Amino acid sequence: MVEIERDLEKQLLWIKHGTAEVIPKSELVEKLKNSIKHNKPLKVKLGLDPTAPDIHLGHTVVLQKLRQFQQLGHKVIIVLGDYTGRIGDPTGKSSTRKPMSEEELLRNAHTYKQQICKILDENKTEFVFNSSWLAKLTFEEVINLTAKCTVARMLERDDFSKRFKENSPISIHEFLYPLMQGYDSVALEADIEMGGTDQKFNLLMGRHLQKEYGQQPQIAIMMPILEGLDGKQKMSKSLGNYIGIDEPPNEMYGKLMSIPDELMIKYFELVSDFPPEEIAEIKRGLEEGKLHPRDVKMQLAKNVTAIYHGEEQAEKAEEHFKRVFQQQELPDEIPIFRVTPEVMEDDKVVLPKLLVAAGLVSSTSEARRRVKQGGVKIAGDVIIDANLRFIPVNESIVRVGKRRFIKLMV
RNA sequence: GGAGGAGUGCCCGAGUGGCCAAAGGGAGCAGACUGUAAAUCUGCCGGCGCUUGCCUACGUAGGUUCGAAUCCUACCUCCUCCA
Repeated sequence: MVEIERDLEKQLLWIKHGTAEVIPKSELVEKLKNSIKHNKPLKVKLGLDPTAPDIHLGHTVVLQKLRQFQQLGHKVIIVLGDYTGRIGDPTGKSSTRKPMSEEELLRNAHTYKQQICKILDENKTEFVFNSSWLAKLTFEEVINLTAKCTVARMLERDDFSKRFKENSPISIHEFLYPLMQGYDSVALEADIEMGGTDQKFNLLMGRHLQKEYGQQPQIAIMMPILEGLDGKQKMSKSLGNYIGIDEPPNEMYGKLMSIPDELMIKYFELVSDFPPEEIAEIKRGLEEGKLHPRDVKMQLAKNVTAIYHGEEQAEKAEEHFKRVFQQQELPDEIPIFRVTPEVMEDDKVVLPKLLVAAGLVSSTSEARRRVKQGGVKIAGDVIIDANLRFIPVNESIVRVGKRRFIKLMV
């Protein structure tokens, strides 16, 4: 049984919190009023590209907001863009992608579902493929669709206009992407579409098309874009600056500790589950110098890690971090490497070979470099000789840099 | 159909006959410092051997040359303009 939160003001407060933009606010109020009046949940849509089923913290910003919608009694629909995925959201580099196999698609969808349900309530979330309506469109219907938007309008989109001015290529099929995404909203009769601020154009296209098809236009709700570990570019898998929600606790905690200090508050706001008042307090504390940035960041790291791995694991990750990085001691669990004949010569282990074989470095050249830089230790001693041959001692620890260890077994 | 332009290392981007494994930036890695895997500074940053050496690499395939990322030919891919 659906239970919509009856208090309009409360709903508004929750919904608006943390958003970058809501377009238009007035219609949101109307929709909410209606929904309360008829006890009818709003359909909140989010589109995802099914090619990379690896959810990272950047995605969770929007997902958290969706969870709030669920808690308010609304309905969340996740659109897996198997069809839009063939185009890829235009960036200027993509060309048409090969359609994914059924099998691959289902596998990705499954992974997605699993990951998304770490945040959303599985029972209240509907998953759909947009091929289920897009694939059925006849060419005539596609023509009709394209007739509903002018080129001038399309060129308003940031990256299109930029590319157009720069004389860089824009393929016709790229124009189809916003139209397809917008048509998803038509097909679903979405009330609200969520996205990052970079989705503004696409979300507004949804509104436009819904009007064209005689529907109530959806509300576009945009969340801020979360910067990745480098602190500059948006978090994305292809840039390698992401924190995946499936990553092991130690990894997650450590990565969170490596975000630039300036980004901490934003992370608190967008990916932690600290309440707004507390975040405000932390912010003040930092500004006044009462709080130590490191301690604050540790709080953040622990909190976020706990969301995905539970308190206990988060606690452990923190212990691990303190021990390994603050006290420069050894972690409690070190992968074991069994000494094999291929890393040996004359009964001695050849260091570069060992490092490569154990996966601590990617080539012998790199192994030599690390040694020259003083980054390699055996049993706590810095190694100077890049070609070191040594008789392996059972359980001795080989370390490269701060983060990579193995325990030797003879 | 015609004219012109582009293709460089993980990414961006300089380089138009030797001093180029290729400037600079970003990312990454190591070290120092610290308050953390922040910031800052220094170094490294194709592979193999390691003191000078070899191999692979500047869209692809050939060619000119003592010597080519750089010149020529063909091809591929892409872009712009004109029609």
